[in-house]
Amino acid sequence: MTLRLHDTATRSVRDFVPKTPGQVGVYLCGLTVQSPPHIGHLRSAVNYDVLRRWLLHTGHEVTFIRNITDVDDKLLVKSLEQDRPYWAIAFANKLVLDRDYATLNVLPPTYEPLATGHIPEMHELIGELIDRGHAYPSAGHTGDVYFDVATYPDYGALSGQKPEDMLSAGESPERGKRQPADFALWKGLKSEEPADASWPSPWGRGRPGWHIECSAMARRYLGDEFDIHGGGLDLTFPHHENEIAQSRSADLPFARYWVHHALLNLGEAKMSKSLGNVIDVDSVTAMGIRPVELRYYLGTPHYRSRIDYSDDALREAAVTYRRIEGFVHRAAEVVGPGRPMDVPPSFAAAMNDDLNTSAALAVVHDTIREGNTALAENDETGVRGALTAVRAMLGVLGLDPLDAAWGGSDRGGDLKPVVDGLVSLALEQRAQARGRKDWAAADAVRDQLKNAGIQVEDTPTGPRWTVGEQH
RNA sequence: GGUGGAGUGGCCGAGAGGCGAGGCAACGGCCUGCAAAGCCGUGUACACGGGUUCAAAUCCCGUCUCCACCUCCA
Repeated sequence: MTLRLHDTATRSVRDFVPKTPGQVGVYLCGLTVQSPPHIGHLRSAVNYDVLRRWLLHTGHEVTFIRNITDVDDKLLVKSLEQDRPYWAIAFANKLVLDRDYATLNVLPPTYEPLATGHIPEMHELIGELIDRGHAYPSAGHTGDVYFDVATYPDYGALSGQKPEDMLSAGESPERGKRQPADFALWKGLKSEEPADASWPSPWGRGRPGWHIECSAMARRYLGDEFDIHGGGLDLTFPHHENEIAQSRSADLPFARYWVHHALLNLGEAKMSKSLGNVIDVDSVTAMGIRPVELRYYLGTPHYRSRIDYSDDALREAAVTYRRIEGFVHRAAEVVGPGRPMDVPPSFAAAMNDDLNTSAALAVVHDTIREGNTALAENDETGVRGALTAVRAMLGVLGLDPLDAAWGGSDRGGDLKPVVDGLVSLALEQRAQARGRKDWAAADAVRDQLKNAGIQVEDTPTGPRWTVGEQH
């Protein structure tokens, strides 16, 4: 049973065969850090984190490269608006992004290259393209270098576009392009732009075009040919199309599979910095949703399905996750955390089927039902089996409640030993009251604890308590 | 105008020719002193109109609505 993945280049689900057996190179287009991230960006991170964890679980070694674009037009505009260096804005946004990745338990990439750290690699690639006749310095004296789309016959193959059918690209001055579809590899410094956003080059001072960085950095860290290139659906054209054109024209085979995830919409339009319809991690947390619950919400639908964001759907996802979490905690209290190893075959089949996380979750719920039954019957073997299976599956999804990554987010976790001592005093009184069938006194204890934020429930192995409104 | 995709029960959300994924909510039952948690059960869902087929949510034709990309975008 092998992984099958949807490949945008062929518009079909294909068997995934890595270039080198057991080793997978992944290049994911990260963010342009022109603004703080919103939960749509985090969906992207979560989707590819699940892919990565599944590859790891199935015994692959994964080199995972996720870039940061830290210089671009919008950053320069903001720099002028705010009278603040573009790099300070970029770095501040990157810090928030780093925090959010960690908050959502996204594994750190093997490496996270910055565009501005790879100017020489870009120059090298641009030079090769000029030498091969695929790129040309602008006809004016702008310092721009363009890719000559006409020299790449397959242009449009990835996105299914025909250059002649596309709407003409805007009204911006062409600055010496041979044809409108040609795109900038290098942008000459303009007088109105901040001077600190430029680097020397064989074609004069300037800065990189958007697309060249990914071709150059993927080559540097993953080699001339690598396995998977990922990103949002909205990057298919022009970004990924242009990457292919550049790399192939330099005689690099480039990516073997193109994996694109669908976007997260808010109010009938994709969540976007430009539109301003943005929800970030902090606003979700302010709703009382924990990060792990947000991750569940973002990671449960299939990665190629659009998510129409709503507060209610997010809250419902949180409730569902609490059911999962409740089982894991109750089971672990009885049999210990166990050692998650194998995953049920039906779960594996779902994941291998183009990462069908929804179907995989159904297996998690089925297993939890069995585990809950075992718990009710004091069947420790059954509980242990269900728990380790559930934790293994949740681990693949990055959602294991016992993962240390979520440590601080468990309600009341830090004070648990202290509270446990206090609560057990009260529970002792309740037990005595129940012993003499003084239900009013027993319930009074329970109600007082509830008012203090502590839920008490009776189980076959005695009362247990939790902080918060669930479990 | 071109290209790709979507419309599934009160809600979320998989599936893609034939046994009702799963979850939330609701209702009934079991368990419980009562709860909570859990378990069992209850739904004639597939945008609309035609067609193909023994059988269609799934295939074909048409219609409507929506989204994305073609400009920066996860």
